[in-house]
Amino acid sequence: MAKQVLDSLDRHILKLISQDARIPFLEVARACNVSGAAIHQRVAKLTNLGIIKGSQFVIDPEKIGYETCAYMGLFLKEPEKFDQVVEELKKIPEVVECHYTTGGFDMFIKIYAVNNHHLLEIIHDKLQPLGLSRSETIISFNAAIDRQLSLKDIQQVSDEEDETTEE
Amino acid sequence: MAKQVLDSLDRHILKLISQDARIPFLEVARACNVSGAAIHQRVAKLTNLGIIKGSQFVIDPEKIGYETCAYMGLFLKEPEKFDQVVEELKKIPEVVECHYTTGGFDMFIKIYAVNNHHLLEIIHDKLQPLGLSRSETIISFNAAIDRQLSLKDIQQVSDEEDETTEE
DNA sequence: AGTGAAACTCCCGGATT
DNA sequence: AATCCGGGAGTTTCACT
Repeated sequence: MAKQVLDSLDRHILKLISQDARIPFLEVARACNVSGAAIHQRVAKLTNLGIIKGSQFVIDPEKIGYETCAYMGLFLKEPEKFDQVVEELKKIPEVVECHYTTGGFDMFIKIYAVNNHHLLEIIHDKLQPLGLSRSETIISFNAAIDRQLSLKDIQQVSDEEDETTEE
Repeated sequence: MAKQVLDSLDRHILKLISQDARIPFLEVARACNVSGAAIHQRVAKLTNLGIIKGSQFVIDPEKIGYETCAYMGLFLKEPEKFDQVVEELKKIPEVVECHYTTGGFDMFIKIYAVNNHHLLEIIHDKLQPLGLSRSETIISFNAAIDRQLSLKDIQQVSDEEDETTEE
């Protein structure tokens, strides 16, 4: 079980590419004082380890007509069917998050909808049929912050340049 | 104001690049039956319109040692200082979302922390000093879904051109 | 693991329709 | 707006360290 797989080069690379997926690897290489091939190898390694889950252009939901963002706590009639419900939720494109949480809810989800009316439609037509007994909805008027976990302060774990001895 | 800024080519492009930011634009071009330069122009347009907010490699927080994810509803002693508090929250790298919502909370945030102990530390050392009167915390044991809003699938970018007459 | 060079592919500007 | 084009730049593989 690898615990500390990231060395400072990994972190530097992640920092750069997590902010701009289109940055040329050669530019990353120059910033890190290594060769382009090294970056290529590291990114491949990080991807294989699952640390990098992929890359994406980030789209502003509001700008493409999704003006309502909501969080919902759901209560299931049959809580033991959690996994099945998750599978159904995956098929609903408007559902972007689903968590198993503390706090009493059976599940906690995040949804984007065109407007409040559309949100109601989703709840009524797509969520209710999954077997909800009750739900609580929190609507976001405004996302003042919405970003990825930043790697700024992540080097705390090990200052020493460590060999990553796994396997 | 522009209502329908996106034509089917835009949607097709967004669909592809929102799933893989590293895909060569030429490959997108081939998939859309247009030239590479056309993709280049469209992406520039979508970026200028703010529809594309940027690009990023997606990092799995858990894999880099952030094993606790939590949502918190915050109540401020001085709710009118919302904007100031937001500015302070932006400085805390572990805070990845902040919303102004219905539901009684003054604000609703999402946080990543290394573990529960680290979360408590953040709450006590960084959040409390912002002037919290009370808070409610929901901890996620498991993110069963975590993705971007996906665009509806596009029908063939065909001969039919729908005019996007704006400006 | 990282390097450097080679072969391949892509990016992106300008001119054109 | 989209197309073609071309020089400059980036990507990726591989033998070597």
